Amino acid sequence: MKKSPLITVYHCLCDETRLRIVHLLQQAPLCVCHLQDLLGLTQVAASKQLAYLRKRGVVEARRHEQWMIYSLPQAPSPELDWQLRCLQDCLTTHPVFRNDLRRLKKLQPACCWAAKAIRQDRPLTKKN
Amino acid sequence: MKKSPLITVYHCLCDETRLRIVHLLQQAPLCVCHLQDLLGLTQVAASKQLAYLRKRGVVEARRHEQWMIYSLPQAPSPELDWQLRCLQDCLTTHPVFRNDLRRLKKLQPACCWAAKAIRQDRPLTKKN
DNA sequence: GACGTATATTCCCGGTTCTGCATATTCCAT
DNA sequence: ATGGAATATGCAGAACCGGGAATATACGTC
Repeated sequence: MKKSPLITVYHCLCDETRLRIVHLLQQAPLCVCHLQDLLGLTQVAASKQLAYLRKRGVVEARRHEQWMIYSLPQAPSPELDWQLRCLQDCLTTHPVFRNDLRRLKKLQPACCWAAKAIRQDRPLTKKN
Repeated sequence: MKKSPLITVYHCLCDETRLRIVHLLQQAPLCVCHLQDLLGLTQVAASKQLAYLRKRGVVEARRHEQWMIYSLPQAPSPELDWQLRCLQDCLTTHPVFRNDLRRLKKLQPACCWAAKAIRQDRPLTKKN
């Protein structure tokens, strides 16, 4: 039996790791190793949570060379859209999420330059 | 380890039964047997989901004679408050929830007159 | 085609959650 | 105090979830 889309969204957001991922992706598209690094996750943990979110339409992924770049969907479902708006207001008061933001600002893209390029709105082509 | 209040709220809402309960309580305080009836739940299922929500501050209960009247908290946490606002906009489009509303309108309080009294803003005293 | 890096998938385990059944508790009327 | 209606709780099994280890796949470089 198919679940209501709203419930699916709630399932995605009811885990702290996933919530932090979504929150970070609200700022910028990021590759797996960035998320791994920012959130202190093992490779498996990061990959699995991303797969979970992806399967449910909360994030999208596209491959760029050897990196998978994750981002929020350009056309989110109405239910997701609502929640994303809520998050921006809710999460700013929680230390964990403020801290994630702070670390994101300082991020030196060691492994993959794509995220930085995207954050600066430069086209995603090689050699920056 | 203590969970973030937002995540607690998401946990409460990521189950269809609980979501329907919260949705109904947005309309009016209700006793257990009403919810049982409206949602087609067994007594145990209704009681347990309500206990779940109550423990996490999403609903409140007070006894009135032999009935437990459940309602949304007068002073919800900011996180819950946000979600309750969202729900009003999100749920109206889903058939399950529209249907619950329809049945609520028609509700004949067979077991307990309290909910009806409350819905009509009459004081909760005996003999109506 | 061999290798290294980045990522995904599979299998397994411990912990949590959900459900049903039986039982307990609370309140009210007699 | 006894019985009935409404509700809660304890327990046991099923289902689900998240994490780790090992393995597989995809891409780029040489």
